[in-house]
Amino acid sequence: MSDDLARILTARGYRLTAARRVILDTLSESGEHLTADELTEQVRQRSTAIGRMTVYRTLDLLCDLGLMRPVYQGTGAAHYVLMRDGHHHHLICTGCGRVVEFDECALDEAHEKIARRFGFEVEGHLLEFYGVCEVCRSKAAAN
Amino acid sequence: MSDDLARILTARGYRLTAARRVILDTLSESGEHLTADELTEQVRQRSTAIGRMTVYRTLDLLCDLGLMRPVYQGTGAAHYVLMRDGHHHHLICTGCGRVVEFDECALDEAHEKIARRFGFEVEGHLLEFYGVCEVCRSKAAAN
DNA sequence: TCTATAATTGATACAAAGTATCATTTATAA
DNA sequence: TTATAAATGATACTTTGTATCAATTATAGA
Repeated sequence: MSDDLARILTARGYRLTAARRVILDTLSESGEHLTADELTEQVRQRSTAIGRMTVYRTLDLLCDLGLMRPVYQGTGAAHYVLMRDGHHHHLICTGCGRVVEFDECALDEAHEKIARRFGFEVEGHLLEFYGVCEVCRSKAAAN
Repeated sequence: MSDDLARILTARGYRLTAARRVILDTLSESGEHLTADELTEQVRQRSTAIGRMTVYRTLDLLCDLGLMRPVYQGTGAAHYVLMRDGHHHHLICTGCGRVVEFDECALDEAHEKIARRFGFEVEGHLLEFYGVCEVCRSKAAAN
């Protein structure tokens, strides 16, 4: 998984440094939706000497390359999600904040239409559904 | 436009204060995608004495009510978008950062499917396409 | 393999964004 | 008109993100 990311980096002329390797590994192994500082913490459990700046910069780079994307999840900090194959989809419970990812999406024709209409070359997308999960709904009903 | 928002606030038991009125007006009249501090600045051109905290709190409230949503747009600050009818769709140029909004979307069946599958009661969604706009593409081609 | 070079790093310091608190003010219901 | 709880805004603070720069390191080419 992280090998894929690594390969893209080198293919695009970026260097595969020790720090980046650790960061990519951590990203692909840990659950997603981490903030930059949460990721820094996890990265440091593997390799103490990696600086916060490097994590921030690596995330920026991955975003520039379209491989990740920052999203909001309530708090002030950006949470980063992987854009596998260029897209990412999730459900967010507006009650408890739980995030559920899902894969399938039916946006291929929309892709095309939008691309043609606005002259964009579309590379990916993020789709977020907001709603109330089962648990939160039954809690609300109980009140 | 801002009347709609105001009506929802009062209907849900929130008070329609002078500060909120100004903030709602500013939000609906100005272009969207403002950060909290940008909005504060604009609000203060209409009514000097409104505090930054009030703007932050009002945005939080509107997000809680599902009327707005913070999104990222490159910089560190959250940009807030209105969720008209519960959804919002835009294209972001990864070259120049330009944002184009569009209305139509074909997610009604997806809505249903997801709702059933995960037990969510879906209330809205955000759809972001990423790509390269015409201008940036021709620039890239020229190099 | 070794070396030159430019990319990358991490420490530091800083700026910007967001949050907590609390006395004061104000919209609303009765 | 008044009592009351909601909302405000000033202040101080924490967290998140950015700029800078000397030191380090991955890579291409000898």
